[in-house]
Amino acid sequence: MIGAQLSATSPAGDVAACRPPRLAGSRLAASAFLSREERQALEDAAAPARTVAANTDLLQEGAHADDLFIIVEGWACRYVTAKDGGRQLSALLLPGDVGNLDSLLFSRLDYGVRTLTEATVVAVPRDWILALAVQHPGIARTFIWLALLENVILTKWTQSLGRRSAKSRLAHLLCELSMRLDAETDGESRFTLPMTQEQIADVLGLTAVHVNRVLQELRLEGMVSTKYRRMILPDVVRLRQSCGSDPHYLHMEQPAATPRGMVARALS
Amino acid sequence: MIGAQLSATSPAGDVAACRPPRLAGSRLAASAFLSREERQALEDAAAPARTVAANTDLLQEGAHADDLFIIVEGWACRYVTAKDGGRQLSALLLPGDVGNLDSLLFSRLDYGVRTLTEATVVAVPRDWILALAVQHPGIARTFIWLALLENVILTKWTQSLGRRSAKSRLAHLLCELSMRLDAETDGESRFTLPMTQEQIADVLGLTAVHVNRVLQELRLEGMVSTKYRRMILPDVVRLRQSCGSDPHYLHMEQPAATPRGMVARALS
DNA sequence: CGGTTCGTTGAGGCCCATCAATCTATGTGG
DNA sequence: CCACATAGATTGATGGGCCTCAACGAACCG
Repeated sequence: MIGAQLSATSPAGDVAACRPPRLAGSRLAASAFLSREERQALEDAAAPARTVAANTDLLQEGAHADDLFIIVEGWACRYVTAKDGGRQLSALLLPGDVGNLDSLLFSRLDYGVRTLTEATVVAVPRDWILALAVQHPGIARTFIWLALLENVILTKWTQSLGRRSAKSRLAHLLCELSMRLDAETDGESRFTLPMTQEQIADVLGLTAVHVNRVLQELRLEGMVSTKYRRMILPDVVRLRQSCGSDPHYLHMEQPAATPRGMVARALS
Repeated sequence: MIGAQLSATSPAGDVAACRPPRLAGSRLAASAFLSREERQALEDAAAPARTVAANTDLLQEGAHADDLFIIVEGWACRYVTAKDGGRQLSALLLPGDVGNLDSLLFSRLDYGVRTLTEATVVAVPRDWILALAVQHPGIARTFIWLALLENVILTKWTQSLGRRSAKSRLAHLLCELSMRLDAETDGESRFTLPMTQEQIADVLGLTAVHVNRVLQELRLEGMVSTKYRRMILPDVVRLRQSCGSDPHYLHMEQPAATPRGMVARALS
């Protein structure tokens, strides 16, 4: 949204107006740590958007990646396949998310990145980003922020996988998605969940059969209603209470940038 | 170790020689991204080391922290307690690790940090680090690196918690610790594991009773032998094979710093 | 209309939790 | 030195949550 504001206020003859902002809406571009100049530098580094079919690997497991991929539209996931064929997702990537942040510093990926729906994706060369980060503190800090955010979500997932019942895990996932998608109005939440029950099972460490049964329980309790892939959570507050989900979940409010004066103080 | 080299090669009358390096051996100080100057700047920011008893909270769940805590000696953990009393650890902190990296940008912690053994700890003011990161790209990059490393470990844990059997989870944990502690010689690994079976259970998402039974199975199979808290893994290679653990696990090899020339190229 | 993917339902069984008791090691005070 | 208390490891019996295997229904599609 910040990206959108920028282009809206840019002068009519601006060069940026000639090509639509590629990172608009991405968490990267929305970072409060970026100056206008830094945001534009990132924008310039981005390659043209590309459209990818559903269920397509953007990056295979163990691949070597020279670009960071940003999901601009559609859903994707990070996954790992065990030797016995068991699969576990380690991230759900929503519009705005970076698919392979690790590639910034590690050459070999230890997961794969795959689309769940048709998606449009933007690639940004990792070396370019690294070079920009040297020049621009705000860009460096933005990537620290992104990495820490992923940390928060992964920590929540370990809680679910380690200590929660199947029903509670599913409820938690729905609450998380409701928050991340900003899908709530008047205590009700509506959003499209473009995943099969098998894929949901691979997030929750369950089988598709059991996800199905647990989902029915939630429906019977009136916590969830589904029509095709459309999810409705009639009472999100109650759902959150039932599974002990923290509404302040994901540190959605971004901390303010460090005031400039602080630098002088710390270095004195 | 790099820190140790530094003080060894510093001139006899150096100021640094007057106070022993506080961050020596920490992953922070060992970062290959730091120039000598940057490493010293971090060193200067560190408070004197403090000794803390076992089973003591460094930070309570949900606390507000203004410092980053670095575990210099001893073991600690990150944990979350559910309302029903169930506890799940989300990190094991070994000497050199940062306890609360999130505090760099998020004011409210969503976990607690607690010692497992007696430990010595160094605090570094977060605002100081943030200010240094603005001036020193190597410091900024080091923190990106630290955050991404935590990500890698958390991703591995989600695999274990979601898709592995109890025995495999335990084997994986032992392999991870063997690597992180660099405890292997001639295919055999020996290290002290200063945790109760209850604490191990809280890492693996199991009960202490079941950890006990599974540990006995591993003993019967000759994969593990224990004497008090001392672990011996007679054949780490076989243990790794039995549970499908990747020896290149933790990106122990740190990527080289970006060559300076790259900046000019990217910005041209 | 046949094929495919996905959702749903049922029967049976195993892994791990739960509850509880015993045993050992360690420490503490009289 | 022993009685006692406590923390942790160990063992057994029982039950439940979730898996496994299998079949069927529903929606979509060429």
